[in-house]
Amino acid sequence: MVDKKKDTTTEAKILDAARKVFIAKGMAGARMQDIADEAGINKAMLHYYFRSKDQLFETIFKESVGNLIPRVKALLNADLPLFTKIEMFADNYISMAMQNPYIPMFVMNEVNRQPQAFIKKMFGNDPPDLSKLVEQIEQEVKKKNIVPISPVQLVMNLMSLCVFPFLGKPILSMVIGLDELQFKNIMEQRKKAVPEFIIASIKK
Amino acid sequence: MVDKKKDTTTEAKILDAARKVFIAKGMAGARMQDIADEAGINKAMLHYYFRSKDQLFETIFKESVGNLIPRVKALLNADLPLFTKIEMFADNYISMAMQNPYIPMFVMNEVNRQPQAFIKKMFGNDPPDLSKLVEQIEQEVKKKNIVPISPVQLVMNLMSLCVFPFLGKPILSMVIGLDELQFKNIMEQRKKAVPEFIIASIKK
DNA sequence: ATTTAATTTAACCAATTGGTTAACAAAAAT
DNA sequence: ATTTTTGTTAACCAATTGGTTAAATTAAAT
Repeated sequence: MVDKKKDTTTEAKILDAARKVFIAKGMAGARMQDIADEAGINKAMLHYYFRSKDQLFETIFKESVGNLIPRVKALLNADLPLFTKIEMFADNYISMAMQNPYIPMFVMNEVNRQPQAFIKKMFGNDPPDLSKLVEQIEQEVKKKNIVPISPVQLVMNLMSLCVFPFLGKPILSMVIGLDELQFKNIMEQRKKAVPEFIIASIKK
Repeated sequence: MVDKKKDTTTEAKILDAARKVFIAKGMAGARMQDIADEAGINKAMLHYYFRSKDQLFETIFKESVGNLIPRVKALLNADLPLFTKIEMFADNYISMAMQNPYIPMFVMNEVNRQPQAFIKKMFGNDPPDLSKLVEQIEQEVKKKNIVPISPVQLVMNLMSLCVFPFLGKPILSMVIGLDELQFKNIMEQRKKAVPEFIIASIKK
């Protein structure tokens, strides 16, 4: 253990607390005092380390999405077969979301709140480029490896099948009647089930 | 025209404004003053007609979901072929969401906020019962009309494919690059495309 | 016409919220 | 050792928020 104290730093405590509160309650619902309490420190420290609520929020937000973006971008333009990309996206995304099940809702929510600001914060200068993937899909259609399908619909389907279960978890758990463990198992299955489902639908 | 003035009633103006503001900003983000301004009336009227913010919110919330619930319940237990149910669900849900594209996010969001209270508000005494649909799916599997698939996964897939595009609209519009009209067209296509996609995947 | 009830308003209130400040303590640098 | 910087706190502040009230206006009932 090189540096055991690192994650009990005041700054780290603030970030942990802020992550928890912001993700649970969103930007508008979160209170600076809640975060301070959760971190077990004085509220003034929040402003000492991060100037304002906005800035603290932005830190958490970037952190939440920041991990995923580069991986998605890499995958999009990777030189891999279409089916492999589908399999990898599902596995990657679902694995990530299982570790942080509330991030998808948190992100989706804040993107909805201010779609403008989001683009900048998230992607900075270069937004993800789907053109290569789209072309790849069109190629597969042309080669008659898959049925004719609009690339947009296919991408939408893939994202839907991977992301929605985490957004709708409370509703799904309720309607279908799942406890925490069952949900986890279903999601574990889904890493394989989603690509299989998609491929079964489009493969010729 | 029996009663032309009905929708310019103060109460109606409040409801219209509240719907707009709550759906746009969520419970925590919405301000009573915003709603009053939007309705062009004095803030005190909000409390005169609806005792509190909570109560006004609940009115809007119930109204937002209330329309859908009975239709879903009816469909679940209807005496119709599985494929027909899938087709009808997709068409019904997507049509509804196209008319009120922000409701799905609004509802999902508030369900996440307090899943407990939601059940009561939403379903009252009798929550939706999936058992008939589940049995139906199992039957189709047994009869080898469809490939072996977990009913839970299938239901999750159907909901994902219908609901997610509206939750992720800003992200999708951004990533894929869609304007309002294109999005609308894609969703219109989807009423048929989703059932086709599912059925192609599971039909034997 | 006059009383009564329903609506609407402006002014006000207490509580909460994000944020600041000045004093104080602990480390680091000298 | 002592100055200086960094970290921390309690008290405070102005603005905002949901909510109230008493007076004024309008509509309904008598």
